[in-house]
Amino acid sequence: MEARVELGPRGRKSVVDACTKPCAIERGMRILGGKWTGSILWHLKDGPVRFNDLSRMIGGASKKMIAERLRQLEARGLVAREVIDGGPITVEYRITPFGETALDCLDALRLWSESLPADGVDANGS
Amino acid sequence: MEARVELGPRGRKSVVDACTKPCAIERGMRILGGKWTGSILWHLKDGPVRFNDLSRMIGGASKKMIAERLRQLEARGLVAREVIDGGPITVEYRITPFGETALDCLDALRLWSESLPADGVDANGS
DNA sequence: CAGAATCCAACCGGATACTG
DNA sequence: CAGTATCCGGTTGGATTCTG
Repeated sequence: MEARVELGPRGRKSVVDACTKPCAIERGMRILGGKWTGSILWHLKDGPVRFNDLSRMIGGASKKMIAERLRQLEARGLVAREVIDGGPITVEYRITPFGETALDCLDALRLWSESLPADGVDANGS
Repeated sequence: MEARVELGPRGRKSVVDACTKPCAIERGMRILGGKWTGSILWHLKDGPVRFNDLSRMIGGASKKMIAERLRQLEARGLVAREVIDGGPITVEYRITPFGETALDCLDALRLWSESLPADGVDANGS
């Protein structure tokens, strides 16, 4: 089937081919868009961090969520998990080279949201 | 109270002051992190678009979600709504200058997610 | 055309308690 | 220390129907 290019009743531009790029945004959001996902990744950028430290760094997130996002990031290859020794069990998480490729857009997001006025924007208008 | 800087039992670095920056990421995600929010904004970057066109552009999103995100974006000042005429009612949405400031990080996200392999990443490991 | 209303399912996230 | 288990509420998102 050839590409359809139709004009609307009043000659508006075609809309049919518009769904190529934004899906990418949606996909990225699916991976990085969790409430804590970005923060976790961000905290790992300077070196490996242990579970409880991460948990403390990200005050506000429960250990459950940390663990959950961590396992998701691990499954997707952005984060690596490493058990250190056998006494009081110790686990370090580190960002992978692949995970590092995501830091650019996280940084762009950070930059943007830091430029926001503190109030009125994140407050729901209702 | 002075800033506390404590060392862990094995001399690890302080963790107390770590919660300054990543909160920004979380905030940004709260605004742009909706499943369709980014796509909507992205589709508006080239000029005003009408509701149903937007709905068609973002195949996969229900009109309910489009309307909901649109109202949220409007409340936050990233998008402006304008009623055009009075026959078959017509409404155009356009991105505001403020909304445009978010395009940079959306573009970074798009760039990143386009660099991803098509499979294995968005699939859930389970 | 541009929604609002309703209903419903799935997921997300938090609190608490428990384990090796 | 590094999680897991359980429960529970809120939000998100989708389908469908209705309206002016």
